[in-house]
Amino acid sequence: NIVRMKAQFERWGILYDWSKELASCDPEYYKWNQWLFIQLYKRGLACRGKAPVNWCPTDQTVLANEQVVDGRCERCGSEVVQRELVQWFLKITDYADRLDAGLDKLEHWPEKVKTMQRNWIGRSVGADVEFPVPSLGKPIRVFTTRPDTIYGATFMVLAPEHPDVAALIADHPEKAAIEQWIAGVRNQSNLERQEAGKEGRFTGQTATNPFTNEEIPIWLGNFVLMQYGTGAIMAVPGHDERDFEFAQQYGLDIRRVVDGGDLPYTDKENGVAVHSPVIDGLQTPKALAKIIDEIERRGIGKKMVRYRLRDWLISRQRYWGTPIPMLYCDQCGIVPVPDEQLPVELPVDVEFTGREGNPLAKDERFVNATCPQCGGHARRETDTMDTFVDSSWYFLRFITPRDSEKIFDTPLVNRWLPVDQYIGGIEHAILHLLYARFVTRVLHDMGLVAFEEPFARLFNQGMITKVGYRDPDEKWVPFAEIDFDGPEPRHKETGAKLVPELAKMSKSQFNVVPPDELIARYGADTERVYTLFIGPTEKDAEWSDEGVVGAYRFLGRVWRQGEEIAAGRMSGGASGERVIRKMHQTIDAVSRRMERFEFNTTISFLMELSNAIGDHLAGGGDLGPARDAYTALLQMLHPFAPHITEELWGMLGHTGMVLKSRWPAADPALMQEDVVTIVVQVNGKLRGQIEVANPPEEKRVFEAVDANEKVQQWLAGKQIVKRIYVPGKLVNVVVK
RNA sequence: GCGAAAGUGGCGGAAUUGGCAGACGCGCUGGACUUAGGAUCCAGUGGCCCAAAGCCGUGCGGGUUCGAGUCCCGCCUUUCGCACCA
Repeated sequence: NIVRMKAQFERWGILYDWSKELASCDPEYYKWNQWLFIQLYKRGLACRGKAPVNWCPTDQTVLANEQVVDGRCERCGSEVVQRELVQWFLKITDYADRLDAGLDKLEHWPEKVKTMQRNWIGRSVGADVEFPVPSLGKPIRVFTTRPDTIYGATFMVLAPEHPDVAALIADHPEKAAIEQWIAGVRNQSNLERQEAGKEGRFTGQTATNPFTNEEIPIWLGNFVLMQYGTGAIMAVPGHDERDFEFAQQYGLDIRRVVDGGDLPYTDKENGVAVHSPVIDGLQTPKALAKIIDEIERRGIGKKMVRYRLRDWLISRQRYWGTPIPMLYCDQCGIVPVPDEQLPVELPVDVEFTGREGNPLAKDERFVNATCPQCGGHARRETDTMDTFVDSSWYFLRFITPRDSEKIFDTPLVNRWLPVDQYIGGIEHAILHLLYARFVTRVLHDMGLVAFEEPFARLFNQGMITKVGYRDPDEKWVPFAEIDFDGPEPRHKETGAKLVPELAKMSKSQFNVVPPDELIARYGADTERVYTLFIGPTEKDAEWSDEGVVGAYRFLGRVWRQGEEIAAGRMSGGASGERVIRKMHQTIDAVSRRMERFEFNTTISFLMELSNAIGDHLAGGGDLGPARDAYTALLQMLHPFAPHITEELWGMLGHTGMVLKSRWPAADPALMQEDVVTIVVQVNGKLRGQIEVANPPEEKRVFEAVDANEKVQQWLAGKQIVKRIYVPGKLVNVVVK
């Protein structure tokens, strides 16, 4: 893949400093993934925990989410089960607050990406509160962002997985039925849970609302998640839509205690708003801060900030990837591989059966090791790392990719980084960019980098898409099998109606435009120019085969102009003021737009300059100015069409390379037009144009307006209320 | 459901702070050069109208303004993100 991609880049004329190349699958690189992992482990940021994986019982293997289709194994069709495995996590949650706060300082990142990260981190401020449970002899702790509504907490709901559930239902007469229900909920995926709607069971026990001192029922509910907060909630159906829905379903008390903002809820069955009076007196609503104070004073809870973010599960059981450098010693327990034994190399000769679990785990040579502490027998960890670990710090390695002594060179990294401009697709908005920000902060805390944010500026480019066709089963159909002759595309054999859909180019969707064919037909420069001309860089764009010829014609025209100028046909005709003015205007516009990645309009300005040069030459104009303007054109066009511009550069007799020439500078004085056209409006409608010498003086402009017959016709018999002059642009005469 | 972005010719798209809507390109129409044209060059191309004059025109309905694609209010549609996170 690397060889093929590099060949493609070369054909496109893309310039990289290949001396800095690295490959994250190379032990020379992933040795430092392992070193980094051990550093995290030593700092308590890598730890083991249970997490469910998708498990195919037939193939005996872990599946990625993408390989689970409708709850079944993509390959063999068996039902996929959730299995709990002990796996490695990186404690990104320890950095949740800093990762959230840091977003505010990233002023050159797209708002959209920052919002996505904020939502992902999901910071919520609230309070933990304990509700005494007499039958348990201890309280149950809940998290709420609305402690001010605690007077309206009329029941409590626990996640079915909550650790206190067993004790609560121990004496329940229908214990078995409840346990069966819990097992059913546990086996559901999050999606299935949601589709099932809200469901619950009453435990038969009560808790005490610490503010009303009422006994409130404790329920189990499928909508309460064990992974968030404490896995238990105080339900305030008067102010929370989910609690309301649950309360209605099971006939529980609904009480409103705070005015404003919250509801009204609509009774779904009757379609009427539920009116529940705000209760005052004893249950006086209190401001959030006051309630939290009181909770803390009474010692039943405290202010709490919680995050939606979970720890980063990096274990993979699929062989490929960086081996996690840990040993399990029969005597000493978990022991990291010593630095001098790194890298732990991934064996390349393991047997692949495509089933029965991780091939690494069955490779005895890999698994068996010696404990570095006691010298006894140890087994290697056979999980490998998520590849996002590779990409969480690679940008630091580009400076010294061959260094075998250390992960990177701190002084050099501090000089060159953070990355000035990062470019990538929006698909990395959350995972990659969040992991890289996390790892950079850890390295900062280790004193290895001076900065906390790895990427100063971020730009999300769009994708080139192309239409593909799907049949009624949503399967993509190759173009060769489509009949386009009728009013709508149909499958040649089955006759099925096909639905067009724009998608990222992909072999599986049969909508790829092979770059090699295009390059063979039009050249790499044409493809580059067209790809950037097609639309704004940050937006997705639809590839159009017809559109390519526009770029091809443009470059052809530039080429012929070069030939004509190089041939040196002297004429000494029309002066070149006009083309020189256009040149300076173009340099100015292009220089600004390139900075802002506005390549589509940049190219349109270059096309205009080329057209101006063409007009000048066709009019028998003086060759000198044409040559100057053309030279600037080559320099500005070079980033887009490097191959032909270098060729033309030489053809014109310039020495060296365009690439190394100095970017042209615009002279503001020479950009000025001699005569400016000023638009004349009457009551805001365009009624005429006047030409005035530049710079346009207000007095002259109004004189010209008065002298303009066409405009005067519109003013005849009218009373002029006022005249507005926008310098150099327009006059608006307001009449009655 | 919540949040964000966007809606401009037949198509991709232009339009610094409110100031000539449709730059540039594709396509289309006509012409030139050609044995030929799917090469190249020239001209035209938002709609109504034979044409001119004129009128209309940036998703829909209001508003602010001398002037609105651009600002404000209310809708509609599309795309993307999140989706029981207490």
